[in-house]
Amino acid sequence: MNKPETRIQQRNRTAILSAGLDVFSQFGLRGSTLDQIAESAGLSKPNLLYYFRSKDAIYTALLEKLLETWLDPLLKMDPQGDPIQEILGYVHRKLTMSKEYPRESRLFANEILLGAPHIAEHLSKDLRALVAEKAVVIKEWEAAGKIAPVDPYHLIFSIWSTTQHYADFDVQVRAVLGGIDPFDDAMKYLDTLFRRMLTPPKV
Amino acid sequence: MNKPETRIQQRNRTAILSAGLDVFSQFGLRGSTLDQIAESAGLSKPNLLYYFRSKDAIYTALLEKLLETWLDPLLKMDPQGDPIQEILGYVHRKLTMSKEYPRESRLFANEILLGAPHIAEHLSKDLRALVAEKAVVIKEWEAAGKIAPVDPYHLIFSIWSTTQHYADFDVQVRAVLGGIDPFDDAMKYLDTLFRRMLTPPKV
DNA sequence: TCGTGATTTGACCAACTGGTCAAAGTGAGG
DNA sequence: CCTCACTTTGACCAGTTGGTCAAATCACGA
Repeated sequence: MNKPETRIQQRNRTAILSAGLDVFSQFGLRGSTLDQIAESAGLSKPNLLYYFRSKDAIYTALLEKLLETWLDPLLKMDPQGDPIQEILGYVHRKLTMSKEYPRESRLFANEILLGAPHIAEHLSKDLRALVAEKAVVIKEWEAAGKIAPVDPYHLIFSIWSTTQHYADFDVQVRAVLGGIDPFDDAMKYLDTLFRRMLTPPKV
Repeated sequence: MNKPETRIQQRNRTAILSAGLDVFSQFGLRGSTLDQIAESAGLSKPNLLYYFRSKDAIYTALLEKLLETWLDPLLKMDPQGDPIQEILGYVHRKLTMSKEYPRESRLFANEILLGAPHIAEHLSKDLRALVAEKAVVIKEWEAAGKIAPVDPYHLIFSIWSTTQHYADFDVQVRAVLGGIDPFDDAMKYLDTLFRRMLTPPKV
C-alpha cells in the first residue's frame, strides 16, 4: 500500500524536519512561520506543503519521531544491572542528551509547558506505563537493600528536571555562570547528588 | 510628575495584568492574542491599548512584576541561620510557589525557553549577582563543616529545576501519576533528596 | 528520445491580528 | 447641573500568515 519513498522525497522530508526542529525549538509552534521553515530548509513554501499537509503536520511528525529517542535512555535502565550504576548511568545519558540535543529538549519542553495538546494521550499511555514499570524495578532494588528508601516516581521526575534544565534553561544557566560551559561540572554535581541520595545508610 | 492612578485605572490595569498572566501562561507570547486578553479582562481591545501601549508592553510589565516575586525566596535565605534548615527552607518555599503560582512559573519558563529576549540583561546582572552572593554563603557553610562539600551553583540550579518542574511540567507529572496530587509527596521527596545531599558525612 | 508521473513555483486568497482614530459616553468636583 | 478630563468603543486598516491551485519544469524508465 505504502509507495516507497523516492530519493528526492527522502532528502526533502529530512530537510524539512531538520529545519522544523531548528525553527520550532527557537520560536515555538505558534511563533514559527512556514516561511521561516521553508527558507531554513531551502525550499519554497508551497513545496513544503507538498511534503507535509500543514504546519501542524510537520510539528506532529517531529514530536512523534522525537518521543522514541526521548524515552530510550530510561528504557535502557537494566533491571539486572547494579542498581546505583544503572540509575547514575541513566542520569549520565540524560544529561548527555541535554548537551547533544538541546533543540529536541526545548521542543519537547515547550510542548509540555503549553499543555501537551499534541501528545497528551501518549503521555498518559506509553510514558505512564514505562515509568510505572521502572518504578517497580526501583522499588525492588530498594527492597533488596541495594539503594536507600526512595519514592521512585519523584526520583525519576528529579532526574528529568535536573538534567533537562541544562538544555531548556540554558540561557539562564549561562547568564548566571557567565559563559563557562556548565556540563562538566553539572555531570560531577548530579553524580554526587544522586549517589548521596541513593547510597544505602551503613547499618 | 507621575499623576496618581485613579481607581478605575488601578482596577483595569490589575484586570489586564491578571488576564495577561492567564492567557500568556497558557499560550505563550506569540500564541496569545489581544482579543483573548481583552475578553478575559472584560474589556474591549482598544480599551486594553488605552492602558498598555502594546501587547508586548503587557507582557513586559508582567515579567518585571514577576521577577521580584520570583527571586524573593532565594533572597530570604539567611546567612545567619542554620545552613541545612536554610537551604531546605528555600526548597520548601520554592516548591510552594510552584504549587501556588504555576501560571507565573510557566510564564517565566516560557520566556527563558525561548531565549529570554525580554529579560536577558536582568539575568546576567541582578540574578547573576544574587546567585553569586548566595554561592559565597553556601561555600562558607561548607568551609565551616556545616554541610557536605557541594558546588553551590549547581546546587541552586538543581533546586530551581526540581521545584519548578512541578509547575512547568505539571501535565506530564499528572499524566504519569494518573491524577494524584503530586505536591505532598514531592515535598517529602525533595526534603529527603537535599537533606541526604547536604548532611555532612560522620567523621 | 519520449511520455508520464513526480516535483516545483508564482500568484493568489481569506482569515487573523496588532494597532489606530475619531467620536461618543461618563463621572467627580465646582 | 455643568464642565472637562478621563474612559470606552465601533469601524477600520495594513501587514502577516497558513494554505490553495493551475501551470511549468524535471527526472527517469521504456
